Order: sequence, then C-alpha cells, then structure tokens
Amino acid sequence: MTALHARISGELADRIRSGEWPPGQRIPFEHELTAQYGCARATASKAVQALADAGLVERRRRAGTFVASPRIQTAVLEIPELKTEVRRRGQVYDYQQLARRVRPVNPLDPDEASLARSGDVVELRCRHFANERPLAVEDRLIHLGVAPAAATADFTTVPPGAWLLAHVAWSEAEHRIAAAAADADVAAALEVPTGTACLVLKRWTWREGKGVTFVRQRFAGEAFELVARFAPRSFDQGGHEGRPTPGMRSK
Amino acid sequence: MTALHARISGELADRIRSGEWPPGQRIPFEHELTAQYGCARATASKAVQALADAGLVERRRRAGTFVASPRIQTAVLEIPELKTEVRRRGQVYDYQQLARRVRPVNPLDPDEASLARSGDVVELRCRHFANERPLAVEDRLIHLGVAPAAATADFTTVPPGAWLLAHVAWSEAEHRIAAAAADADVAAALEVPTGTACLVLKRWTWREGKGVTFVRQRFAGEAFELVARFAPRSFDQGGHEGRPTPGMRSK
DNA sequence: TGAGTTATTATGTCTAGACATAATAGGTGT
DNA sequence: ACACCTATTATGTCTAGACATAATAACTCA
Repeated sequence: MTALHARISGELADRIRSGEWPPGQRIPFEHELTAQYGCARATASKAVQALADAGLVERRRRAGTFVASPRIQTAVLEIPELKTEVRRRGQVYDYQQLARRVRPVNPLDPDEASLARSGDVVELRCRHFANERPLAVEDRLIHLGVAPAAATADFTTVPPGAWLLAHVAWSEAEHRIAAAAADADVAAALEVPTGTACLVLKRWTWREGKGVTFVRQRFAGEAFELVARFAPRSFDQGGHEGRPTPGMRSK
Repeated sequence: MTALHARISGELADRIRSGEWPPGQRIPFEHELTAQYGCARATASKAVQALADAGLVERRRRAGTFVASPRIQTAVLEIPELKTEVRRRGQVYDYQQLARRVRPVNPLDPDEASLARSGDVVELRCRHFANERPLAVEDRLIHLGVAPAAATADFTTVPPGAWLLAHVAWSEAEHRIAAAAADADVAAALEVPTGTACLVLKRWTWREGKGVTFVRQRFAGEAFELVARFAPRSFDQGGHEGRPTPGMRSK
C-alpha cells in the first residue's frame, strides 16, 4: 500500500515530467487536491511540499504552486569510499601504503592551506587496487589537531578513508574534480605511461568548521568514470527505475 | 521567526554534527520531543523526518530514531548550462558553431546507442568561450523524433544547451565524468597542445524514457574544475554558511 | 527447550479543524 | 494619477486526536 500523499506526489510529478504541465504552469491548489482526492489539506500539502523539496515546483503564497524551470542540472554524485565500492562491484580489493610521515602543515600549498594553516598532519601516499590492477593513487593529509588518533593508527593494512569513516562523525566536505596529466611518479604507481590523462578527485572534510582531512585521488585515464544518474533533484516516487546510483564505474 | 519544527531539526542536527550523538546513537523519541518542546507529535515528527530525508538519521519502527553512519559521501554537483555559468562569473561569454548536420543514429557507437537506436539526429560541434578564450568543445546530438523543432532551430547564435532548456520540460539525466587526452581536433579547438589532459563531461537526457539529447563537453586540462560543496546530504538549517554552490570554477 | 501467539511500542499516515503570514486585488480618498 | 487602506486568498505552521503497521518483547504451551 502506497500512502495517499505519495500517490498524489507521484501523479503530479508524472504530469510535470511528461510535459503536460510545462514550467510556469500553475498546478492545482491544495483545496482542489483535497476535493479531488477526498483527503485533508495536510495530506495534499505534504504531497505538494515533497515536490517543492525536490525542486520540481515553486510555491508562492496567495498565488499558488507553479512548475519550476529546470535551470541547472543538479546531479547527485555518490562518491564512495574505495574499498567499499570495489567490493560492491564484486572485484578483489587490495591496498598498499607507499609512504607515511608526520610533518607540520605547509601553509604555502593552497590545497593544504584550505585544510588548516598550522599544526601537524599525517601525510600518506597509498595505492588502491581492483582485481590486482592499480585503480588509484591517493595522497592524504590528516590533521592531528582534530584527529589525534591518526598518529598511532596503522595505515599499512587499513585504508585511511575507511579508518576515518569509522573514527569521525558527520562532517561537511568539498569536492573538486579536474583532469591532469600523470607525472612520472603517479604514472609509475598506476602502471601507465607518463603524461596519461588522469581524473583528479580532491576532497576536503571539515568537522565543526575545522579541517579534518584532505585527499587527492588520481585515477588512470578513461579507465574510470564518475557517474551520476538522477531525476531532477532525486524525486524517486512515481514508479521510475530505481537502480542504485553507482558513483564510479569501470570500463 | 523560525518555525518550531525547523528549530527542533536544527538543534538535533547540531548535536549530531558536533559528534555529541555519534552514529548509532538513539535520539529522543517523538513523544520525548513533544514533552521537551511542548508541541504536538506532528511537529516533532516533521522535524525528525526532515533529518531522515537529509540522511542524517534512520528511523526504525518500534525501536526509535538513530544517527546514521555516513557511509558514502553524496555530493550534489550543480552542472550548469555554460552560457549562464560564464555570465554568472562575470565573464564575457561567446559561442561558435563549428559544424552541423542531420544524420541517422549510429547504433554502433555506445554513447549514441544509449540515447536511441534509430531515427534521425542533429549533430553539432561547437565551442564555448569565456573572456575570449576557448573554454570547452561541445559535441551534441539531438534526437529529432523527440525534439523535431531542433531541425529548424538556428544554433549559430543560440547554444544548444540554452535552446533545449527553453524548449524541453523536466527530464531525467545521467552524467559521466572522465579524463581523456585531447586529440588533434579538440586540441586545436581548445588552443592547447595535442595530448593535453581534458575533463570530459558526458550527459544523456531523457524525457518519459525516450532519449532527447546526448552531449559531450571537453574542458582543457586543469583550467576547469567541477565543485561540489555540501553538508552531509544538504541539510542547510542550522546556521551554517550558505554560499551558493558553484558547479564549476576556473583557476 | 523451542515454537508459536499476544501485547506493546514507536513510527507512519491521516483528519478536521485553527490561526499566522505574504502577496495581491480592489476600493477610497486626495 | 497616486498613495493608502482593506479585504481576500493560498500557503505556512500547528494542534489534538485517531488508526495502521512493523518490529520486538513477553508470554504460553507442547
């Protein structure tokens, strides 16, 4: 049994997605929906509010509710922890720590300065493997002022991403995605020719405004893609295909 | 005046984000919140449900509501229409159509086959400029079976992305992001050396399950980044910084 | 002991009201 | 024309209940 409010949302969403109600079109008032579906206003309101939360409609007091204009494509990228993701894809995951040291923050590096301007960090370089083949090279900094336990953690067996997920609570993050040519070191680690185009994923993570970790992962060439499938802003009610959105995909 | 349900959501979210309530911790029952805030259960329920929608907590019947484990980083990427984005950044936008033709779909190309297996498409190649410098090369297919008006549209002055936004209603899309070396043609169009690492953004757009358009945009090297800033799954209540998330950023 | 039944609990859904608020339309008077 | 006031309207928020449902805990009986 689908709930009534979900049915109303779904039927409205279908008419919007089909183009029957184009952007700018007014959709029925709440009191019209209550008459149409024989429900209380709270139920109709909940249905319409769900569409508003999804960005499908805009609500204006006194005027009504209108189909929104899809100006920007907002795609929800799920950026997974690599160990989890490789296993989810049924591949053999392996991991190797290449280097580890503790040093002060270098505030002259803009990537580092965004994390913190002072204090000590653990600096790691490691490799992730999928089915015995190098998948990514990871450079990571963990700020010891925020996560002091990282100083004694053993990153030769546990990838830092997995370790942090288990040791740090909810946080904010910023991701940047770019492309860059592999330098000699990275190319060797990925077992590709120097100069190969790499996908570069950088992520800064904060907790209560203080930088916890910075990570840069480089994936070889076109062997990897970030994937984001979405309904406008993920409104997954109306019986549309519901396959889980993979964040990454090998070719 | 903030609404009471928003205040409750915010106060709960703060305790979760601060780590005071770690993942797995049970948060107060709805009936405890009604007592604590002196409100009806519907109000407490709305507050907690908002956190659940944001992915911050999980609700289990009979057991209660628990702080969720942040397994995957879900980042909301806003992938803007280029003309709008360049102007938003205060730069001069320019656009040039390089080639245009109408031809049948080639079902042997996997990118095209994902769009449609038969019918005619408009094939376009064009360039986007920001401040007189090439920003991206765009290859686009528009399926004439779904958007017949594209056959007669003038894409020498209007970029196809902007045209489609104005002519096509809400739709679903899939994005893929990868890195690739620029071939000779693309390198020339971007005015960079052949082999330069490029960020490749591919997007398929469907409407009611039928492919509308496929676009591949290539950005030169590290000149461009996709940016996604987020609270866990975008719960923006509790007085955190609210700067609009830019989807792209030039260096 | 173990399997099946029953009671309990917290969330999920819904109703029929109420008052608040933002925005507009219409009228009034200068 | 213009500024000002006054309904009117749809959404925003909230209450005090009600019954449904899933999951578990407690109990009963073979």
